[in-house]
Amino acid sequence: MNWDLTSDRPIYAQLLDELKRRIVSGYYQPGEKILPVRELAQEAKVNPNTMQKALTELERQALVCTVRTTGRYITQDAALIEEMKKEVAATHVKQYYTEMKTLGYDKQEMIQRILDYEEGKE
Amino acid sequence: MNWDLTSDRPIYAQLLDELKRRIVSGYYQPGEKILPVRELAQEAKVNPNTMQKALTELERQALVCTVRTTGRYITQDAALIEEMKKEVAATHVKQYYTEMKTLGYDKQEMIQRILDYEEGKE
DNA sequence: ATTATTGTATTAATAACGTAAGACAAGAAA
DNA sequence: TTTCTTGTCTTACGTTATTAATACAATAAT
Repeated sequence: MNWDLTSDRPIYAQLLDELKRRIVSGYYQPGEKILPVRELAQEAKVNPNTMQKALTELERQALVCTVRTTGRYITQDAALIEEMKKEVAATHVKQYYTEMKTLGYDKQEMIQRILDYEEGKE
Repeated sequence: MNWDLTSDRPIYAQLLDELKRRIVSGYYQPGEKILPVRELAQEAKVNPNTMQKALTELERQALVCTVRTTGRYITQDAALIEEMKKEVAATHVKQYYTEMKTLGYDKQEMIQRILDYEEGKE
């Protein structure tokens, strides 16, 4: 699994997004123990403090919980995960729709573009 | 027309995107003279230097050209604008497709979401 | 009891971003 | 010619993001 920190947004924000993506996509399972901060940081090639910042925010959103000295675990609240997944998806839909609309495309064209899209072919 | 600088990306990058959006969407017409840097900056409520940075990059991409002491103009190269528009659209399509695919949705669901989407209703 | 592991906090240094204020250059306008 | 407008450049300052290097706290493992 790749971290891909290539956007011009703050790194901790990108880490947060990637972590959330892994949770709502099911790559991390509910209740699963995740790697220690230091190892996650090493994996993503960032400073532990930066990874920590992302994890702190993720915990604030209740998507992970921390057991002091034992480690961190993905929440077992499947409903919360599902809710978050819908929220993330809705964000992408809105963004796609809005941007394309601004460019002057209608729904039919937005859909056609997706039908025509082929992975890897760029 | 609104500038909406609310993302966590660098401001000059958001300005660049908005300017490009205005060009490829036709809000700015080919050959049209645009406002002086200082006024654009005032309009967007940013420092002139920041707006300047965005415009410099926009010029590097040949989407505007500068006539010293006279002002800046949108390029008259309609083909270039069209090309850029396609590029921007393609970026959005790819992003939407990739993110949704990661979440586990297939094309049919990606499309359904768009059909179900209603502007303003959030 | 001691050691190792894990999360957390602190301090410092650096770089990028953004703002502020103003100076400069060159052509347009009067 | 003089003044105004426009783009460009410079210097300074403050904030935030990021890294770096440690130190501390708590508990699991030995």
